[in-house]
Amino acid sequence: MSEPPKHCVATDAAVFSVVNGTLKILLIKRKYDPFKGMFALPGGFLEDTDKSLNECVKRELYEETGVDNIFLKMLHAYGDVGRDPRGRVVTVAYLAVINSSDVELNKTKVSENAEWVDVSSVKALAFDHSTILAEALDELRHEIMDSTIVFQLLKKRFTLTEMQKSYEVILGKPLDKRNFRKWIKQHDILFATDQTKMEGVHRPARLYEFKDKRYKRF
Amino acid sequence: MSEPPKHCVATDAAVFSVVNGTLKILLIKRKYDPFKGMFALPGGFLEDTDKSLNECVKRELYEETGVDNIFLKMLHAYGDVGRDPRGRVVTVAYLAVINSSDVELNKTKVSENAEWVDVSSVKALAFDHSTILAEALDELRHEIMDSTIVFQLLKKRFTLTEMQKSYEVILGKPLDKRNFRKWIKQHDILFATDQTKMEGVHRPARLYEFKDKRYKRF
DNA sequence: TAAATTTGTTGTGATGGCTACAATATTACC
DNA sequence: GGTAATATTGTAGCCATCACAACAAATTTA
Repeated sequence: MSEPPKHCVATDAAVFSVVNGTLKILLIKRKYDPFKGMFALPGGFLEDTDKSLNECVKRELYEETGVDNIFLKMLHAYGDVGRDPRGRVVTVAYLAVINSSDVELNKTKVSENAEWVDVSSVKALAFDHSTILAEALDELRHEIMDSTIVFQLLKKRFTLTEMQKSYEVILGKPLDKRNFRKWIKQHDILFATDQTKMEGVHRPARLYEFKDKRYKRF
Repeated sequence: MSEPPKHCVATDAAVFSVVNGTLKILLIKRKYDPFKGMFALPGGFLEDTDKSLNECVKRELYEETGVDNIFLKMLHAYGDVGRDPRGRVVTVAYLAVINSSDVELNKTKVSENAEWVDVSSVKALAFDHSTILAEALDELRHEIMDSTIVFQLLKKRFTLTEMQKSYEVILGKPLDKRNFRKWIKQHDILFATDQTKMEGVHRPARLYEFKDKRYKRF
């Protein structure tokens, strides 16, 4: 029995947000080769000091973008030969959503020009990150219908219209107001505060909060 | 920028089958330390000759158990420090089901005493394989309701009663005959052959086949 | 102060899937 | 022809989904 071969292991994060009614993905512009100057998902190599893969992806995300303290859901591992020109790298992809106004990008020293990029205008990405992004978006569209992950996208208090808009942007299609409200209320994950929000020259909207701010599958 | 650290990468397979009306998991008895003599999921290290993680898990499964040519679905990656006493190992877990009568165990030279073990009687496993098994079983119970993965469990031709029994064993609960038949026919994945099967002193059952023998999500 | 404007909020009827439940059909055996 | 044993099939109630429209509440304006 010979020594087992060793490989580079990495994590990558597909972090989505909704900004001004459009779906954005958090990307970094690479400062070094390979793929220098191209956009890529934030991520990086597993270090010996990372006690888990989850810790690795959180650390890399923070270092490269300044985004911190979010729930990341593991998606899939990618390990084909040739996906990194430097040599074999097995990467584990994660999914998250976040309220972009909660974070300040590029506040760390080694951050690499993180940007929110319109998902619809994303061109070729470094490595196989286009594939990862496509699969992450697909998974996000399932997750949002099937878990409480959307709560990370919203502020602490929000109106049902704001919530519905997030769903519409992520799903890429309009939803019926009445059916959406019936559906979300059925899951019993929200409670109505006694406050309202004025957003123009019309009836104010009630503000809601999540009962439980933890990720939960329906 | 220093050289990225390298780690051992492995794959492990949770392969289930139904034998004599009980749910079995394919385990190997470890020949070497660590955990010598304990049961573990079949699997092993990613080699440079493996062109993908999928190729790795198939190779390891064949080498260690003789099971070949099955569909394996990736589940999750495990990379916590300390999950392997020899050093850090990141492992990618896979799920499969198989008709145990289709395979002959331990036909390869390096196979390690592979056995079908009752899931309900599995005690402590090596490494964190108990966790992986539990999560794989949970996923299997979702998969079977949501994909055509069950076809790998059945012979080429089977009766609806046989199929229902497989579902009952995996889900661990009885199902209603009429509802099961309505449900499975609704998915339009089976066709009735003109043959029947006598299994005793009573009306014979019609034999069915899958229309398409590929894995497909509903 | 009343009408217009704009968005928030809510109900109903049709449809389809899921669940619970029982009678009839078909074969071998006697 | 009667018995035993499993195969096969339908119906009614409930719940989720979907399409669809009227009323409520706030400001602006005439």
